Amino acid sequence: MPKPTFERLPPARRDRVIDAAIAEFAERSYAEASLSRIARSSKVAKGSFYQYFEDKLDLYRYLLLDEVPRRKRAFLGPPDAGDDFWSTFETFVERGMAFLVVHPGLARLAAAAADPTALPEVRGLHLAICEAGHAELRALLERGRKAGAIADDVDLDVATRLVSTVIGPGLTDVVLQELGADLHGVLSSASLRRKLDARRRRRLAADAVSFLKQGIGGKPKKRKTS
Amino acid sequence: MPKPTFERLPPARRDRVIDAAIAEFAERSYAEASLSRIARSSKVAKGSFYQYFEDKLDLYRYLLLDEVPRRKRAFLGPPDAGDDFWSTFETFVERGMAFLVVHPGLARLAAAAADPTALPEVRGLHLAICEAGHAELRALLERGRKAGAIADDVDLDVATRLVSTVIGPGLTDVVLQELGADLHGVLSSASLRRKLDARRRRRLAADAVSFLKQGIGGKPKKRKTS
Amino acid sequence: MPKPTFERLPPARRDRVIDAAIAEFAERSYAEASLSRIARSSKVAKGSFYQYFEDKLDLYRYLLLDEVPRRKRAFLGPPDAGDDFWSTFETFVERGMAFLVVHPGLARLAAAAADPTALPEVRGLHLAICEAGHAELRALLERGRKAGAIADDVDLDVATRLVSTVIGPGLTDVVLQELGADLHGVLSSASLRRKLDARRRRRLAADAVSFLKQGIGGKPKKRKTS
Amino acid sequence: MPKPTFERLPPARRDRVIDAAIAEFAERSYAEASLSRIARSSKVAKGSFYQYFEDKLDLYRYLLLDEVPRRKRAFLGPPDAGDDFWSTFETFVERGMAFLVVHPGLARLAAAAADPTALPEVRGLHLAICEAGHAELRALLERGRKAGAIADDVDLDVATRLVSTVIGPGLTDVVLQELGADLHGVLSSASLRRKLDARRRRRLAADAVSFLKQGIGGKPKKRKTS
DNA sequence: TATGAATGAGTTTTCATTCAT
DNA sequence: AATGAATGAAAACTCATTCAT
Repeated sequence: MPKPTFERLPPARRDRVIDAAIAEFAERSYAEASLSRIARSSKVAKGSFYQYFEDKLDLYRYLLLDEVPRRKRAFLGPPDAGDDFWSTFETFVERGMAFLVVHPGLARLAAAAADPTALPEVRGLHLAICEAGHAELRALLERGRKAGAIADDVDLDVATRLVSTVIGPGLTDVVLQELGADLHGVLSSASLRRKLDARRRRRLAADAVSFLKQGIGGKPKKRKTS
Repeated sequence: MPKPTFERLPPARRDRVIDAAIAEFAERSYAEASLSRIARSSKVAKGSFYQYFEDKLDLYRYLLLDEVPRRKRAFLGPPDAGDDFWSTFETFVERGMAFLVVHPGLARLAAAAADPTALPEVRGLHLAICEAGHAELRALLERGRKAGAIADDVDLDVATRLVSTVIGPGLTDVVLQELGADLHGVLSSASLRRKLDARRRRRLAADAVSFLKQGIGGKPKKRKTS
Repeated sequence: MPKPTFERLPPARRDRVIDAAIAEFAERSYAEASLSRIARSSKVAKGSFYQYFEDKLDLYRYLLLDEVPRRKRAFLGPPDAGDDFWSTFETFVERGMAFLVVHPGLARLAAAAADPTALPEVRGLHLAICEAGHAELRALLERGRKAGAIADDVDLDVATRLVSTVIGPGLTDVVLQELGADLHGVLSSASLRRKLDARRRRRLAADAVSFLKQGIGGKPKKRKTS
Repeated sequence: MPKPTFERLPPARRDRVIDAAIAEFAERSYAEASLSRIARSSKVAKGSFYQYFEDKLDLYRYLLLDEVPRRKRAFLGPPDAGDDFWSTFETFVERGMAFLVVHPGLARLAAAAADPTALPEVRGLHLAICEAGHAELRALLERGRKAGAIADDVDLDVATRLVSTVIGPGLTDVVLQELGADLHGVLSSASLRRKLDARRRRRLAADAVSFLKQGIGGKPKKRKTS
């Protein structure tokens, strides 16, 4: 993890470094990202990075395991502990979307964890992150199951992974498609933030929750009775 | 796209090139993949690649837009046109998983299209592929809607994307988790093919379809009555 | 060892590379020597070196194990097989000095093998070379022993090493001292070659052989008798 | 040479710096040695070095010209002034070996002076040291000559240099070979010190002295008589 | 048409030295 | 006087692409 030097850095400089690094790693895969470019864009000497971090991987690890989760937690605030599972869940989903809109770079960085063609060292990092995410979601679903909000015959292991992709890559996909946007560049502009405003996000979250809760199957009973 | 020289190539040579390229791009992201390595493993002079393709991107584009779809179509055969939508769909999903097991390299290559941190040129390619996949799935769902298998109040645009991630990355995730495997290396071994045999695949496909059809919501009615 | 590409190189280019490399490694220790500098001075692109050699160590190994011995053998010609051990040995020593004068760069490179502060990988190379040199010298001394030219009570293992340093670093030291020169730079100039001409070399070789043969001890017998 | 600041340093701090520097320069050539590493291991700020010494070379020069000789003198004590030259000399040689065993770091540092591929600035230093060593040895040999212990027809200039390499690198070589050791690391361990104990050292010194005194030549007399 | 050597811009990383605190 | 962060030049090495044969 970062060397002590990094912790002692004046916040302004520290932020310049981190922001530049996030921007770079958000835009390019680990292997493609370039420390030289980060140095250039953050106006910090190349050598300085090695006063702060062991090496490129150390910086990446720091972002993925420390900085991104910290910022995400800061953004999300304490988890909503409402008594109705599905509405709690809906809020959870909506907050995720909000994070995507406000911090597209961080979201992109986190999403990179799904890349199946990463270098082995990096792949290990990614898997660890995914597992952590799944564990959190699984705990949530277990509470849902206890509250009777989730059917008894559902395999929670399978469900966790499917739900995870629905509210992660799936919803992101829906959003980007709606905005006609790419996660890259454009999305960060303020104008787009307006498009995916709170109202729209709530609507989408409701759709997603409905999708997860009832599925998309029609009602054959009615047809049969008719 | 490929230069005429490539089309005129003796099939044996052509295949050597393509197979090596698929293996390389399956294992490493576009930027990390190395033409030198492909040349070495296919025993084709590096210079020759530039007689066949414009450049690295041209080769990648050819694989993604032509070769992979062709091989996938060849594997899947003509679409099953059964009269029951959900069982047709289940077969569709099972075939997808079978493809993953038999051709992990191709599957990995196709999955790379989801990587949000690719180079811009590559990103364009990926988006095009995703759109094509979505269009196909949407057509399928529309047939389902007409057959009354999909509820009327479901937004098909949203559903297409969510269903797509469920049966794509979602199911892959479940499978890999079950196999305790990484998309890399291990999966290609024959022993693992046995683990995810037809019976297991049908079971998982059924689970996924049930997830999509009915969701995971509990039955509050019963509770109310109790 | 060198890649096939290197063997196939036009001799002119090959020589430019080798000569520049010898010059660089003669002047600086392995760690200080710079491929960039060799590339610059040989007017060969940096990348080309990696078409010829695996890496820096591979080049160094090639020089030390192949090129230097080859050139030394070419210079020395077939070993003199005279019937008198000490005169054979004297010729052997004189030829060594001649090599030093004519190819100071190569001699310097070979001498570097004695550096005790080298990197571990390099150190292994050096030790191997030293052992080879010692083995050769030991064989020579064994012949001397059989011919009765070497006293029976001398430990050949110890003697080999002491003789080796005498005719190696020792004589070199004498020569340089006489010339008031450094192995670096100056020595390669033609004017200096004249100073250490054949006559002078024979004289020094004779001195060294006498040193080894009889030692420097005075004649106490005479004293005792007086 | 060191700045006044260094002289005024509390001895404890001074020693920490010197010891760390000796350890570093003993292990790596001048160019490979790293001030950063010395700073780290001596727990002295990097910047402080520049309050004590002009630069890296200044520190190295100080070690080589001041510290190492001082410590060597301290170890060796006053020169043995026995009346028999060769036994005095034997003691001298034995003490040298003892120094090697007890202070391998210092010995290594001193030995580095023989490296012919050092940087020019450093090379100058080395030559100066060698000259000093030679002068000392020459004075010793001159006393031997006066005492009749050294043959009259021996050229003392040549002899000094040859004797110097025999009792320096030559003996070191024999010792290391016997111990199966490298000057690096292993030699410093206490177990090895036991191997080259006083008895063994005296034996080796006697061998070396015999080598120098009588040479290795056989007895032609016998042949003549036969 | 096939080849494979040549290229050089780019990468990560190290280190002596400076300088503000 | 002591600190340790900042710097940038230089290192080894990679790779897509070009081009002469």
